[in-house]
Amino acid sequence: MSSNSPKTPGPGTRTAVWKSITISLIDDIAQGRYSSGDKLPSEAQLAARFGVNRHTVRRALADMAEQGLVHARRGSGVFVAATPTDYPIGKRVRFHQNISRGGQIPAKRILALETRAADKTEAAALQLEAGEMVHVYDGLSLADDQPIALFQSVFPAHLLPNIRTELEDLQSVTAALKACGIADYTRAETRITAKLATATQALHLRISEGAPLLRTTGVNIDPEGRPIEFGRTWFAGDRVTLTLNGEES
Amino acid sequence: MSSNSPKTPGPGTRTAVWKSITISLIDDIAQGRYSSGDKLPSEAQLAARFGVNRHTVRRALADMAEQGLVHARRGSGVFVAATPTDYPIGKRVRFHQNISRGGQIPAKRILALETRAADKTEAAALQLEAGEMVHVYDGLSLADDQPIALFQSVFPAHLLPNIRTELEDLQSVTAALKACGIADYTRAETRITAKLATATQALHLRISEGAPLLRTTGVNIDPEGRPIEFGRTWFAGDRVTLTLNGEES
DNA sequence: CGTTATGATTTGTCTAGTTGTATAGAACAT
DNA sequence: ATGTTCTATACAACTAGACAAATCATAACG
Repeated sequence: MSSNSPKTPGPGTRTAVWKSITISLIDDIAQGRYSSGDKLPSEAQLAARFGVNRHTVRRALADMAEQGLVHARRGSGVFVAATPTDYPIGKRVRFHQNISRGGQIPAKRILALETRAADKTEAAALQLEAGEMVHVYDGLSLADDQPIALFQSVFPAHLLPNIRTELEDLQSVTAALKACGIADYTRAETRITAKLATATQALHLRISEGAPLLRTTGVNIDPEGRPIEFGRTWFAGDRVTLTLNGEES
Repeated sequence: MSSNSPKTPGPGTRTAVWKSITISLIDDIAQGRYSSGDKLPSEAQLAARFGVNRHTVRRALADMAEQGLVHARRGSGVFVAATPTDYPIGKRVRFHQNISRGGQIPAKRILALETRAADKTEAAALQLEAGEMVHVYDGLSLADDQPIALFQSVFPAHLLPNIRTELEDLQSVTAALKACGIADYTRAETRITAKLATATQALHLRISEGAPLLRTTGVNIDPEGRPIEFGRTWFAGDRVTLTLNGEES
């Protein structure tokens, strides 16, 4: 609306149309009209609602995306972005505990579940012979329905022959290991690196390609010291902060 | 048929999603995850794994079929026809750095040494009043003549009045603190995030702008629990892996 | 044992909707 | 004049859903 005073002491130009659309949409989000994870109306619909061209709406949405408020997915829509979360790492890494401690609702989605021969990296980490079979669990971790991280868990098949069915039912590594007789496990070592998101990683995590990722790799061992899981996780870097407490919990 | 469209992605467009899926699948075949004659997972399963619509997977498979790597049989599946011959192996030397103790790395070059009022973040971390004076040490650490990390250490001036001269002489935070009467200190908490390199950071670290960085922030406390250092470090994600082994408490 | 019917799974094709990119031009302010 | 803002149009890339056609697994039946 240009009912604003035409002459402001500032830059001289009236507030741009796209800027007022940005403000209006941010206000809608703040009012709860669209909440985290929701899909906004399509650009065409928004253009009709504000009585402007689609490109003007796009200018506003681009501004909001730069602020990290929304994220667009081609062919699908524009979605309200998630809020950042802290994620503690240490000797005991338990996804459900970590997320629910912060008051968020954890969930996991299975992306792939297969059994195959271990590659060189996996064999070395799990202390296997080359070519031994492993169960591989690719998945996506969510907090409050927002994607937090991609992960891949590799289990030695000869130690945990039927963990695939357990994982399928329980969707939890801790619970599945328990069902297979591993009551407790600890993380031997964690390695952390920074990577850039590939196109498909970006799609899963609802970020843009080239955004920074936090990649952690680690091996979990049972009380007797045998490696039972080789895990790799890719966290959305601008949505997650890993916290490392000095004291062990 | 849209036969062969040798269209190169324009300067503004990123890599197409289907193309990265192609690369990923070829990679899987090259690594022996799927070998010649095997049946690939169904299009629906692949779509779920890559977080993408089935049509996008089909575009990738069509590309691979055109290259003669796979062939599809309606009602049956997609089968691997041949294995790619040339496969690039990424080789890179990595510098391993343990973060569980103190978070200090051997410092090599001083970039700046100054005394000024603490900003809001620093004051909060060091439990200072707003505007209290701090000593700030900006530096660059190297290994084998390769820049590894940028770091900034902030010390409360009233607790460590003459640490600047010590730092200048010793170039080591641990040694300088010892010279100031702090025999031992521990890290209270470490926070880790992934960021993209700014132009100046890239220049110092000899990487390209937008390369992935590993940012750690932490506070060190003396035996009495008083915060004595607030440190921030930016590691070059391409060259560094942070390790956290379970032995440390 | 062999054949057939049935249903589920998988690839092939089609239509429609949504965001991303490129180009061109009109209105307007400095 | 010149640059910015907004409009207008067209196409590319990806999603979503539906349906057809080929194949496979299995049960039923002779």
